[in-house]
Amino acid sequence: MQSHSAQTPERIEARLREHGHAWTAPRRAITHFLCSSTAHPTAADVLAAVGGGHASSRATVYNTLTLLEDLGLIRTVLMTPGEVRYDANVARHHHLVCTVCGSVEDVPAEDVSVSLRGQAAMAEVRFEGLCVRCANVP
Amino acid sequence: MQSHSAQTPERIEARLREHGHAWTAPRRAITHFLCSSTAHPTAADVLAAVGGGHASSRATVYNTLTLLEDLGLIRTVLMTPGEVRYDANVARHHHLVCTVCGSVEDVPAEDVSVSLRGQAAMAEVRFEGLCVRCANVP
DNA sequence: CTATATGCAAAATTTTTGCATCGTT
DNA sequence: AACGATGCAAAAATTTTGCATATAG
Repeated sequence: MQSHSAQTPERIEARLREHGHAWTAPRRAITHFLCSSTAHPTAADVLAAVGGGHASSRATVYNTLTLLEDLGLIRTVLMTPGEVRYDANVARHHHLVCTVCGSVEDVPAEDVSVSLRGQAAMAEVRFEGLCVRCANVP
Repeated sequence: MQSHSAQTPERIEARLREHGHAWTAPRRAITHFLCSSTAHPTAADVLAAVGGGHASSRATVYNTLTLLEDLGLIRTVLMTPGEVRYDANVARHHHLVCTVCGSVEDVPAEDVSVSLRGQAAMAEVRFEGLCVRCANVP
């Protein structure tokens, strides 16, 4: 069961077609991988997962990630220095970086309240603490 | 007038010496630049500012930034994809990225309240909105 | 059939590393 | 004088680009 509200491959396929883009095997593989992952993969992770060279080349992975991001179908997450991570969950949400295992978890927007000088504001929060798994291993 | 509570070169010098590190010309130049900037410079910005090759080489800039960060004297800020920015303000604070001019402003911790499921938690917020300057230009 | 996407390989970035020399302490 | 820091240049690592071929619509 997926508690995160990630994009679905079907929805991404529909949006690509709407915009006149082809639904190719590489794009399908990359899209499925992104939608099934909650690990906020880097471009290199995606390339490794879809099989570097077989299903998609490096260039295609970068092209596809950029295309999906430009269409607002995925988004980038800045969590760790120098690494650009991708997230198929485009709903407003926050992140928690585990101080023990280093994993990056989604935090639903409903669980968080943020205000700037009392005003509501567009904000994205990066929490640091224990992820669910590490918290349950005392 | 500097409203931000950045580190001072004197304090950084003292900490370096405490840890047995030398206070050299390149480190002085890099430190002064970082302490006088509120623009959250990248490594390339630092290199350009201190004079690439003359005052400090590329390697020295990276070495110094890493050293200062390891000692907790500066910190990295993740604001824009693929870029690592540095901040001499190590006090707890947040950032605001201006949606008009793209600048990155510090936001004092006192101006913000954040909670995760009602709990206090270590959090760093990235706001998006109008910076002071852009807000005053209607 | 036409336009677009792909793969490969080369180029442009950005960061790291090795090593002889120089400068602080 | 000794140890650490610097600079240079070469090597990794990451992302972008050009172009011929393959594929979707």
